[in-house]
Amino acid sequence: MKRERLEHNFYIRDVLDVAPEMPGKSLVRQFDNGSLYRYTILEVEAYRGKEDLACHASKGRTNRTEVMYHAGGKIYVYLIYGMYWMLNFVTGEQDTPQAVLIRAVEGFDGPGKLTRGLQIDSSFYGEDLATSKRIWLEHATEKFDIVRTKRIGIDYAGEPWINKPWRFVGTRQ
DNA sequence: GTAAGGATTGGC
DNA sequence: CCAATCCTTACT
Repeated sequence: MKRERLEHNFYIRDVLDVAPEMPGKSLVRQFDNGSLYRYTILEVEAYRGKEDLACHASKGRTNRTEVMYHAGGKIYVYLIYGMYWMLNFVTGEQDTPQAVLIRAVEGFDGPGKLTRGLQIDSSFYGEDLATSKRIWLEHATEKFDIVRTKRIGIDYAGEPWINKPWRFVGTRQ
């Protein structure tokens, strides 16, 4: 079994090309105590550009959204409801603010539970997935089928954004 | 400076 | 159904 880290070229593509390829890939986390775990990604959502009213970049380029304007391959984390950190991977070329929200991995079903379980917080903001020593992605070793649905929890964005089928759920083939 | 609200979760 | 909890954003 080949374990190969995903490089920048994987992320520097349109988020709608990257996101459907995420389920099945391994999210690798090396903890401070040296232990290393691999988690298969099961569910993600795509947030695409300043026109997408569900994407935080639609509010403009701010301190919080800054990293989404960078070239793909970095981590975007933010706090929601005062208690949950959301884990996102920036995609696309520089100045195309996009990100993939990781909603579930095997063992942790839900974006808040996932970051709690993997001990991911604000210190991961801007981390480079191609060079980090504590978090990265590796190529998939199994084939997954993808089901597309609407994104969760973004009713405020209105039409047409609430109906975009930009949630990608993977199931083993 | 102040206020409103959220890419969620779990408990009633 | 609804509170928890605090950071980001938009202003009376």
